Amino acid sequence: MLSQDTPAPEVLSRRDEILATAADLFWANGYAGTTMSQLASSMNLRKASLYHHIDKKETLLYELSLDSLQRIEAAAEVALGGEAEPLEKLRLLIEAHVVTALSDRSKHATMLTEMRALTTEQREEILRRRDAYDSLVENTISDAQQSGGLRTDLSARLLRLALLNMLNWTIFWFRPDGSFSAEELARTFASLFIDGGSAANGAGRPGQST
Amino acid sequence: MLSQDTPAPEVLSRRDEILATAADLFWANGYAGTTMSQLASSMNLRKASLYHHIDKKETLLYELSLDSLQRIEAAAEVALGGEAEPLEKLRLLIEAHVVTALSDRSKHATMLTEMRALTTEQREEILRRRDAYDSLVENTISDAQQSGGLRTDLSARLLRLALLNMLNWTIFWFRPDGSFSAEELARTFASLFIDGGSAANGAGRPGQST
DNA sequence: GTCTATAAAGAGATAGAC
DNA sequence: GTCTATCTCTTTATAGAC
Repeated sequence: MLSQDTPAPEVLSRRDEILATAADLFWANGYAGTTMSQLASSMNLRKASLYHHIDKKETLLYELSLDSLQRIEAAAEVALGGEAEPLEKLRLLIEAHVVTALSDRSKHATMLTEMRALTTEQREEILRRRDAYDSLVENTISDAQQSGGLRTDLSARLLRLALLNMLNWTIFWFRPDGSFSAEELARTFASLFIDGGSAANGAGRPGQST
Repeated sequence: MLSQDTPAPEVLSRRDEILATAADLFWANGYAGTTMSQLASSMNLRKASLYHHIDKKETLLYELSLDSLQRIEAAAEVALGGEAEPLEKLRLLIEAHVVTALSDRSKHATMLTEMRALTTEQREEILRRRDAYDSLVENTISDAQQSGGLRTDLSARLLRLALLNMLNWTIFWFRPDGSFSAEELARTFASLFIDGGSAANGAGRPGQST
């Protein structure tokens, strides 16, 4: 029930196809390092044809960033919508975050790392939504602290930063055909963030069901 | 003894000044998003003057990447050179990594994120050294597992990936004048990686001396 | 909706004076 | 070691035919 796979490719509009291809190129070569010619050629088009679908290169970056934010916001809403205990909610949120981000890798990574290339207005809108998402994570952590599930000697803010650090850098090395599945990584990160790496915290480590 | 501050700025050669300025611009705007004109103007030069010091733009990226790798390799050597227990060595390595990376932020971040812009030969050399560094971290983790300090239900490789995830993403939000010092973050990450975030692993959490 | 052709600007890099 | 001037190539984007 965590799996948010990409929508069936057949349903993609031409514009969505362009956004997806742009995301792949931007993530591989950087926004400024990708040319409209490369994008056109990746879609078997001439570059002038792209301008029938979008007005400027910047628009591509802005819209694919919005796409990825909307996807992860929706996934977080589902994860937090249930009846679970605070610490279990955090676990569900971590898993939703990792699985969603990695199933939408190029867009998500580009959104996270290429904000500098947006116009001021675009960047402000993206930042506003990113901040809202960060607050969601931080509040979930805060709830888990108040319920006695998480340590309170570190602020919710610092715990949120450390957690998202661990989750987000995965985009730099994750490969869908690699040694670890997104679900496996999600469970590992949740366990490490909560239980830590020490052998003292549970020896053989029977695990938490999942 | 962990502090590896930047060398006194007065000692920088013109070439090193250019590398440092290039690193700041590359990290702010991306490698492809930075022009030689911008770099020249940041140094109060005309762009032709830069070519007296370097042959090509690519060289800047390669050399600043090497600089940052050499710095962090040296810091790791110092951290691991002592007599400490395996788990304590890991703690020292984590602190050296974070403090060194954050004191050399633009170069380190550019090295980590702009490898794609290097030529094949340059990229292979940088990758070789990054892999060697990763092995150093992984072996330190492995030693701590064998000494009974770290859990063994996760592979040393997976633990290394999760740890470096948590440490490396810090470059995206760290501000030298922000709420947290590099040393504070280093200690926090070490504690979180080893002890975890759970309130169950030590309640009030007296802390581990540092 | 895609094409050919082209405009206008800016890129990396070099020549040669001082 | 820095400058002015310039070459050559590529960039984003538009015009207008099909």
